[in-house]
Amino acid sequence: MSPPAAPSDASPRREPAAEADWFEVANRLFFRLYQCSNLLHKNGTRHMGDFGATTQQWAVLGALARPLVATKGMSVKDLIEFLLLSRQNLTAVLDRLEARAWVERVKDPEDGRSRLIRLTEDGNRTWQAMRGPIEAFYNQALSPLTEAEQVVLVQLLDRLKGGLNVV
Amino acid sequence: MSPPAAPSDASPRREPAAEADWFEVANRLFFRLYQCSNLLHKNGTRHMGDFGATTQQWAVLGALARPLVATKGMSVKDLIEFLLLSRQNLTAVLDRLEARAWVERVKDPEDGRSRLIRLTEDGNRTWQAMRGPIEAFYNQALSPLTEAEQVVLVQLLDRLKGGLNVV
DNA sequence: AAATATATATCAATATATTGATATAAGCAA
DNA sequence: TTGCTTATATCAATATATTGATATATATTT
Repeated sequence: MSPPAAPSDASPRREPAAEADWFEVANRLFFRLYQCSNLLHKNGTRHMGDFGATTQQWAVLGALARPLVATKGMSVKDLIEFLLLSRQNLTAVLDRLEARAWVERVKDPEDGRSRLIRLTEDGNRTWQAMRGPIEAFYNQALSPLTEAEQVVLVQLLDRLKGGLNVV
Repeated sequence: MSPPAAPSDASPRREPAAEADWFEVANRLFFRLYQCSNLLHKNGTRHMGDFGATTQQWAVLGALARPLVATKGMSVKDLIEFLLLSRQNLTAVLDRLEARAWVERVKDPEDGRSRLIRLTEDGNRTWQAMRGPIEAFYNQALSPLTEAEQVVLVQLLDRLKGGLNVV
């Protein structure tokens, strides 16, 4: 009666034994993601010790420092979609970054409702200085993976993000 | 003067161009991890809506529900090493779980200093009831990946965890 | 027995994170 | 112009998350 399941069906049919095996794999996958996330924030923030910056602040600065963004800035709306966190949360992070004079909020000349978040000169200097510790952190964290494996991991995380991002 | 770099050296030598390429890959990898983590907590907690449980509470219940743990329980120390979060944070999560009567703290008969955290009957019933929504969440999130790719992703995350977990 | 180490807990400060409700200003459309 | 939508901000409640300092009880070692 029901149509055959497509390969990307959200609930594929499996034999009971295969279902149990699959669940073990899925459960382990998300638990590893949970553990990696805990370690990323804990040890990433530790590596930023000299700057007193957190991984979230690092993520915002990194988003704003991208070549196509640095001069124009980014709206709060776009930052939310890029970083995937709530507006109220991002506002608080931006408040702290603004208090340290690393970012500034300027009116968008093309839309009076919108405000563009931009790196200040000081923020850009700080971001450049952070690159060294960030690279050291990346090198240490990725040391168990070959460069080819790193590329595969990026691709798989990309697809996982797509599956997680269903609203 | 310096010894040749081993393959797993934390700071491998690279040509400048390769270094820049590698940094782009590494940067994207950790940003995808950051995004997946944000989505895991946001949408995972949403899927637990009927229970009012968060992903952290889900992680604790899942750790305590494992076959070899369910009868004996787990010490706070072991839970910390398993979940990779701070003692003060875990204490607060356990307080909330205990207030809902999903877990209990019992004295360890083998070590008077230690207290074993155990699922209550109610906690176990809740965990079993959560399995359905969790499986639905896993199915949706993993729908862009084949089962073979899921296995590869687990292995790569495992290794990444090892690199991140250097103290 | 005394000193040391371990296991847990607690208190405080700070920074994320979510949802929900409300407010304000500006763009746009009927 | 009136009304609808969009973009941002703010306030509140709750739950994570970290570090650091302190306290208590038990175990182990000297």
